[in-house]
Amino acid sequence: MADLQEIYSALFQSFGPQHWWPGETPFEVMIGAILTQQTAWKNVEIAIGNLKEANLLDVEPLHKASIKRIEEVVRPTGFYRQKSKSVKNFINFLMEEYQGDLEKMFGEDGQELRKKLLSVKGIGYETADSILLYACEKPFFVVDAYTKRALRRLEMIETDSYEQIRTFFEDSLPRNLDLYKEFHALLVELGKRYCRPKPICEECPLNGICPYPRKTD
DNA sequence: ACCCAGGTGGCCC
DNA sequence: GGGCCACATGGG
Repeated sequence: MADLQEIYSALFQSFGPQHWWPGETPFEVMIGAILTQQTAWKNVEIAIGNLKEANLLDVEPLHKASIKRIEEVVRPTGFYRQKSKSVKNFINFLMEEYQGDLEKMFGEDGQELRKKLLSVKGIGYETADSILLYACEKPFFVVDAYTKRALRRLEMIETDSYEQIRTFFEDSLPRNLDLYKEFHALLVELGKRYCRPKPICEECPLNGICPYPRKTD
C-alpha cells in the first residue's frame, strides 16, 4: 500500500508549492477559515473583499459591528446567518480570552488552544485545525472532505472519523509545520482537479499509486 | 435542472 | 460514538 510520503512527493512534484493559506494576515486567515466552510474559496474572496472595503477586517471593528452588518458582507459565502454568528462567537472568544490580543493567543499551548477553539460555536475540527496550523503556527494536520475522499480511494483508511484520520497523518509524518501546510494544500488541489465526487483518474498524478481507477466507491 | 463547494450544530439513537 | 438534517450563495 502507498505511504503518505510517497503521495506527498507525487503531489508536490506535479503541482509544486501552493503558497497556503491565501490570506495576508493571521486574522484574515482565521476569518477565512470560518467563511470557507462548505463553500468555494471564490465566494470567500468576495466576502473578504467586502470586509476590507468596510474596514471591518480586524478584531476591534468586528467586535463593534452588528450581526446584521456582518450578515450583509459575508452573504456571498452562503450559510451567512450561521457564519455571521460564528464570526461573532469567535471575536467574543478572542476578546474574553485574550482581550483581543492575538499575540496572547499565539503564545498558548497548542492542545489547550485547540480545546478552547472547539468550544466556540461555529468552529469544528477542520476550522479549528486550519486556524491552529495556518494562523497560529501550531502543528495540527487539517483534514477535509477532499482528504477523506482521496485516502478512501487510496484504500489507506477505513474510518471516516476526523480525529482518527488526523492522528494517522500526525503519527505517519515528521511533526513539521511547513510539511503539514503544504500537504493539506496539495490534497485540496488534488481534490479540486481529479479526486472529485465524479473522479477524473486518467491524468491524476496519483495514477499508478491509487487503485481507484480500477474500482468504484 | 441539476450537482458541487477547503463544514457545523442540533437532534436522535 | 455515529447517522441524518438544515443551513444558502454562486459557479459549472
